Amino acid sequence: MKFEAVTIKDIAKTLGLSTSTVSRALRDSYEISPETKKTVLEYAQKINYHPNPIALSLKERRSRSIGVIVAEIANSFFSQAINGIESIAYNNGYNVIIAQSRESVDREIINLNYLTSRSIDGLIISVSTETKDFALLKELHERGMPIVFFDRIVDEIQTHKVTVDSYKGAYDATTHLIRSGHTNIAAVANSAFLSITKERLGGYRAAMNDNGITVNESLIKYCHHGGMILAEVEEAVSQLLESPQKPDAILAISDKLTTGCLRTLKKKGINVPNEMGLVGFSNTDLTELLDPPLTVIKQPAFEMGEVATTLLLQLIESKRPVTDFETKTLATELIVRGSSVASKTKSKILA
Amino acid sequence: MKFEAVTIKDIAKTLGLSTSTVSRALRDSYEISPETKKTVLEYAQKINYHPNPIALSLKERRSRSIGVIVAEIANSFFSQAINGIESIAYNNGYNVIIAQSRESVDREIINLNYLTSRSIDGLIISVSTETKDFALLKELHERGMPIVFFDRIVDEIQTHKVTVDSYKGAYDATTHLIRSGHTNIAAVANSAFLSITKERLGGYRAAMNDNGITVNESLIKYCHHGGMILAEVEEAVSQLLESPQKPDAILAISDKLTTGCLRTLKKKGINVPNEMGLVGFSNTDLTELLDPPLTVIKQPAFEMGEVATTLLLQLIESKRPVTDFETKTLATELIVRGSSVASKTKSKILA
DNA sequence: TTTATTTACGCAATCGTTCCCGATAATGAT
DNA sequence: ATCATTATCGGGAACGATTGCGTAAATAAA
Repeated sequence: MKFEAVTIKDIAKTLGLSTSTVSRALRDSYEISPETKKTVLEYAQKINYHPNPIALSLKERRSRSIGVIVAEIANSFFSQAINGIESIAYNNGYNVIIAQSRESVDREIINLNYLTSRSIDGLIISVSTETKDFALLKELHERGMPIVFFDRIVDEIQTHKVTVDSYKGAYDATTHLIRSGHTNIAAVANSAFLSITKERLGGYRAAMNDNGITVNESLIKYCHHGGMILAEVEEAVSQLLESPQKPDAILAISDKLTTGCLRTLKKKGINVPNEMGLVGFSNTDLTELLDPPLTVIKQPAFEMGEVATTLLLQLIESKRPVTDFETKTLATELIVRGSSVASKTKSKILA
Repeated sequence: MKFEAVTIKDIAKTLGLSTSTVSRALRDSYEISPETKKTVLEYAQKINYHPNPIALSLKERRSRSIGVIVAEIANSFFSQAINGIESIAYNNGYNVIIAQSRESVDREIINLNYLTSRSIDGLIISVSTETKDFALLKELHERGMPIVFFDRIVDEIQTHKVTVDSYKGAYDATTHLIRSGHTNIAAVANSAFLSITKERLGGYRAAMNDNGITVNESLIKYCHHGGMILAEVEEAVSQLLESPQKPDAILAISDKLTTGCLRTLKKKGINVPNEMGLVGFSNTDLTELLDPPLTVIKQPAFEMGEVATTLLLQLIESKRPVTDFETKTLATELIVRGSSVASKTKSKILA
């Protein structure tokens, strides 16, 4: 069963005109008489004519669709970012093809090949936490594919990038934990080669140092799958709990890791925040309903999506090759709730 | 800046062949000599040739893409369903274009027009909670667009449908609330004309009746925007709390409403479950981490997406018009946690 | 040797649209 | 009345790929 659409030929035939004339009439060309235009327009309206986007794509050699690759859409940060992406894309007549890497390099490569073979005009990507080899992306970029990175950025590729001030976000969160009476603070991060991992751990380290606390490297745990596998987070938390320098607080560095840590701590019967403080990057709108309500560093995900798309469309629609790239850095927001402040110190802190 | 792809012409030119020969060689036609095939295949491989999907779409009059309309992707139920949809679609060489209605009819219509003008081969849709006029969908369907409904179904349109046993889900949940000692149970629902609203309220009513409890219609609240606007849920809960027959439990009928009710109750300082029991349909994986852990009716969202897509591809790829439609009904799962059982009755229930 | 049959390829139409050229007729200028 | 100009429209190629049909050369059958 198929959906038969009306074409410019149908209009031409019934109106006794050529397809060229109809095409021109529809595009309001000056070479067509007002009467003809009127006839064509009215008839087109009547039979509900819409230009075939596929034929246009073939002619114009552009698909008017952009590809988006994120870890997973069932993740508040990414779904909010996608909302931002779609809002800008749709308003500009582009559609969005979303693919999920699920934090796997293999799937990322499959998606990359799939999207490019589907002839997208551009790509917005937050690389998977497993990715350390950017050869394919680099090749695509060199062959002229417009790319904008967001969230997880690739330094080696020169193009527009959208990120948050991860350093400051982590710095502020760590500082908050210290001021809340924690001194032995652990960090649970994504894989070490991810841009945001470096920056966030940088902020964490700086905050520790600025407060005269020596960073204990054994309290920094890396989750190679970004928390997609819960066992990985459980393992990291277990190691922390069994450590001779058992921490009194954890800084979790991404959405999935934050809830993963909370889940694990609750499972193990550890009281948060009294036995273990917890602060994490998260965009879930349920954080305040959690037990305990989570102190989070929230990212302007929707806005990041908007900015990334605006930049991508600039790249796509630019006549000449763009050489002047920008890296937009947006601000994070620290939202203090119960998970970071032990009850005994609460009054003191809130005072 | 654009991404120049290599075409069949490039191969033909450098190899001194015609495009037809190259095309046939690539498709392993019997009329091409083994040597020519080898030459062509090797060269195509070398210069990384990929057939232009847009040209193919134009030729075959199919885009190999399907449209999906849901309320919002930042909703666990829908994002899980989309994962199911994508898994099947991608494996069959289709890509997925996702659009969000945000529970608004207007946006739904815009998306519908957008997707059809982008020449999708088929549509998977869960209608918005506001939608009561199905004229556009009906027209599309009559014009031959393959459509599969999931979750929120349209009875008046004859096609494949995928849903859960909402009646039983609500029946079981209500029964559970009654067995947990609640007698005055309210329901917070989507708009009344939605299929799932009818079924779920049907299950709720039946469970009440079967337990000898008369349903108090004033304790059934409808949220026209499906909880997209929190104020709407707050209003509903407020009315319930101020009601002369103030309920001792609430059954929330969809994801957004469930968390909306919890949010409102906590905001008002109502203890859940001791002052007010709460059970709701929800697919969030954070429900067990909430305060209190939520008792939920969980839907097999991923599987629903898979089934819906399988059915849609059948419709799309069927040679002759399909007249034999199925409605697949999957089972829900009741997961009992703390929000439904008051502490005083807990020991009795769990015994 | 002549005719019939394969083998292996090219030509051209097609999908829906745009756009460069022409071409015709009507108008204006001389 | 003749030529130049404008207004209005049609023909046909192009975008990239597929495919029915035609055809040359090579082989097999007579």
